Amino acid sequence: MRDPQATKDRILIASAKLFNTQGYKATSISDITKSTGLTKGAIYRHFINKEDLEKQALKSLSNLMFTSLRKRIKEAYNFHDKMEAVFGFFENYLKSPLFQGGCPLLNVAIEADDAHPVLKEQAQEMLISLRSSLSTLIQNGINNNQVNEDTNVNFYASVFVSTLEGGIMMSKLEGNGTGLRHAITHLRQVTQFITRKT
Amino acid sequence: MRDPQATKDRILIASAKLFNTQGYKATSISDITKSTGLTKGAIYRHFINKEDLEKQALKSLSNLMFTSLRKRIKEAYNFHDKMEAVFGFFENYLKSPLFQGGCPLLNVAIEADDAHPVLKEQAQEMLISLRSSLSTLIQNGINNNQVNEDTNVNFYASVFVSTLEGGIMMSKLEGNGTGLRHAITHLRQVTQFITRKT
DNA sequence: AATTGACGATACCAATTGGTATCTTAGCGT
DNA sequence: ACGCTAAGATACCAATTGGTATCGTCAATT
Repeated sequence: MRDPQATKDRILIASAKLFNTQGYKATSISDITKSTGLTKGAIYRHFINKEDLEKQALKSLSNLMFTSLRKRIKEAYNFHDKMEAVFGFFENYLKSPLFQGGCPLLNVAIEADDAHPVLKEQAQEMLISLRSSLSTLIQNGINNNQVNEDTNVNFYASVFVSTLEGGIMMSKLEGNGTGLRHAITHLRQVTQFITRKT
Repeated sequence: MRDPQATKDRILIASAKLFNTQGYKATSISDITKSTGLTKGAIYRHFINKEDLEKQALKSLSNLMFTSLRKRIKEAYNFHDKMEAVFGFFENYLKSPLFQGGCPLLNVAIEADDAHPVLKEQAQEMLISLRSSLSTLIQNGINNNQVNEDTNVNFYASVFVSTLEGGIMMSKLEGNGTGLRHAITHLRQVTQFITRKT
């Protein structure tokens, strides 16, 4: 009946959800005990302190995010469809109960401002991952003659990320998909713009 | 020697700064007493509770933000220059000590997720203000034959906001201006795109 | 000059925070 | 069947939280 790995996962999943919705600092250990039904003893057996738990919970959110994103991208077979996969991933953000609380990257980026250097570093890595995914996507598009060869890869990767994240912020705040939908519609036009005409 | 309004302002300025950098929930009353040199008694004389202080501090940040933005816009005399005024305002965000901690709208939008309905409502108002400013700016551009008349005003206003806010997130996280600069460079192209050719 | 009322300091409060020490108990190897 | 180890529950801790009650003091009005 006892399964330490399962309880650790349970703690991670529950706390990740709480951190992503309420915030890291704003979520207390007792919030997590209430959510999991476990006690403090169980939590502090698996994690050395709250920061350690925050770190690992964010890591699991990051894994969840990027495995899902990469899977979607991998399943598409040309630049256009891969971009649509990215857009679909972000659109799904709003309704997906997997990511209650919105984008883990955006959330932690804002909260980890100055006070929390550990989380900030992880957030930076996440941003690099996301932007790199888009960079390679565009670069592959160039290599396969689907994207104009004079396209500034890193520039557009950066633009895609900022527009998407900003769109998520707007949609989360307003409680509707409009902001993000407009952002994606615009990025579709940008995608079209850098697409090589045949 | 005693000036109640001055001390209230002092509390507001100090706490606004702390809220915008550390977060609202993460900033304690004692943080504010340390920062102002005042005591709890002084604070609770001017504000009925912490939420009231948060509310008023955010309001003052909002006022600061929009008076500054509107002033910049007002000082320019055509669509192109007014857009440049907006870009300049956001670029200034990073270095300006006036807004340590980044964009107050972005910060409060992320933090006020679910828990804090009062701040969330204020954040929504701020978002509406910002987007409206851009909408009227574009609409005036149309009216003055400087912007294509078939331009979707609200759509582009939304795109401008999300791209700028996302760019701020990136730049704050990475500690350099690159993300925001790319966002703005892109938005300059978009501005050019919707500009009426003479 | 005395009175008064607001201003701000001091001292306190219960509740909650992250964290630890200790205890019980489940389950594996022998 | 019996220990042994580690998983998790219980009970505690000092420090900090938001908030209040009280106290002194400054300054304007009378």
